[in-house]
Amino acid sequence: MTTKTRSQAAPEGYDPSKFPAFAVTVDVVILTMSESRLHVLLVRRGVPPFQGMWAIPGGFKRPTETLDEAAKRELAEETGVDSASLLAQFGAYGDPGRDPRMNVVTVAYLAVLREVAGIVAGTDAAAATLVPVSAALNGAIELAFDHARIVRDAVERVRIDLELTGIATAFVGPTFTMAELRAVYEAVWGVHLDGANFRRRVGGEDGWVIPTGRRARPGSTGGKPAELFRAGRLWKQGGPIRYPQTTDKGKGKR
Amino acid sequence: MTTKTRSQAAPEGYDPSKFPAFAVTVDVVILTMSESRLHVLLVRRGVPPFQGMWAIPGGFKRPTETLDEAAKRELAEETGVDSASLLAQFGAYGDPGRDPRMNVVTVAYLAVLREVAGIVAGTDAAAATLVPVSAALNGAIELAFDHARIVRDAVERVRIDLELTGIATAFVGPTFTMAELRAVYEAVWGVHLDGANFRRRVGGEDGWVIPTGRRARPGSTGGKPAELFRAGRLWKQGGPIRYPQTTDKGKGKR
DNA sequence: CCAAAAGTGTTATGTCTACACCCATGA
DNA sequence: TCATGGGTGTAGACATAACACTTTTGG
Repeated sequence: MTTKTRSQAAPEGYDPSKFPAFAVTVDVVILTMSESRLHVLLVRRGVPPFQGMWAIPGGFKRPTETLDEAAKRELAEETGVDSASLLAQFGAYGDPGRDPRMNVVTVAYLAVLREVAGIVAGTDAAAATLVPVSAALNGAIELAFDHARIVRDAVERVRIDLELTGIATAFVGPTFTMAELRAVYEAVWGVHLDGANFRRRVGGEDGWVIPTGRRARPGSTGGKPAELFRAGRLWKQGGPIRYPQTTDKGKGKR
Repeated sequence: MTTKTRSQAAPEGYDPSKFPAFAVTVDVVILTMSESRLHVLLVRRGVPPFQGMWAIPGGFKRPTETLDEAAKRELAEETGVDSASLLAQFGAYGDPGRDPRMNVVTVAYLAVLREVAGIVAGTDAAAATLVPVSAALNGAIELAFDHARIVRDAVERVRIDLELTGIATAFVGPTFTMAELRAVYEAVWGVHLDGANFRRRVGGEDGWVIPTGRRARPGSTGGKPAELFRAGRLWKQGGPIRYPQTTDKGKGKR
């Protein structure tokens, strides 16, 4: 209304060197399964502000790299992992004052890892740890900056993507059993899924997962050896597993 | 691997004033229905670079405002509309060289408007126009910067959100007929939906839409007057309308 | 042999699709 | 009264959830 015809271009007489300067950082929420629970990797801050507090790893974007490249670089620097099972941008955060030092806009990425062993070892052991997301979300562990919100948004994204994409296979190994895959859904959603029906859905002829012909060896408590599968066609929308509805009979369609 | 224990914090001896400086802009993809087709609002650039080309509206983020506030401000400046039916962030773009002048990271927003009349009038008429998204996507209209990709991503986002959220009601007026709402799905998805089944799904007792008791008057060609509804409970995931599957009988579950 | 875990079968119930049919209006 | 679009009914096909049952292992 006030200054029309602005567009992205500058008004007449504009000097390109006069724009509000921001630092742009790329922060990565690194999630993995551990002990049947969803965990997030945190690093301890060694310098002010928020010195000594836990934070998600991240760093400044370089002018010569893309955002995706910056995320990949940060992930490698923090975990020693060259490539995550999944690395996807999910939001940007730019509230004034979110960093007391300067104007910072952060582009947030979600990384999903399957190998938990040796991840933390890739960094200074005292400076990195894997904590259950529940601890980070309920305030048991206080996070620096607005990282609590960023982690919350990342987990919410995972919850949604479990139903819509093949993201679940990013949490398990290159080959996996039905029980392992099902455990991802059950841990993130906090529900119980019927094993028989789960198998039928993802194991249908459509190829959501592909049998390898091999079998896992049973645990020490016995039991039939489970079939091993590998990830099949990655669905991009409308996967086979749906979040369970209110199973309160009759009413309540969805 | 190389510089461990970096975290978002700087290494020892870091000077907060020494970070790569970026300009941060907020660009808005403004979508609306017009003549039963999805349209996007474009502005003509008055200055280099890309002078004379069409672009999506946007501008620099100010250090004192949030990203959401910046998007709202840009929308108001370009359209004169105080508040869109929907305004949501959907991505960040920071490839090197995407702006030849300087290092720019753009946070992209999707805006959905229902009132098409007077929108373009709110700006300099010669500098703003409403074009079918098909024209912007197939290259018939060449866009400045990487705006073609941004528009493509925005439209893809709408396609997905139609199935998952109540975004469809953002395209229609405060009250609307079933046919109007259905037309949004049909235009964006490029499919035909059965009117009877559509009505049953969104009109169920669950209250996706709420009858107002009033009726629209029929067009000049006659026909039974349609009921008028208003938006009910906004579903955030798993709405009543699903993208039609391959209806080729039997096989092909999803 | 028994317990445990994987995998298969079965069935009542719910949901969806397609299409026939009725309703209210303009000309 | 006819054409046009809105709105309702319904039957067969399909999908789902729950759980009983079989298989294969360790101890």
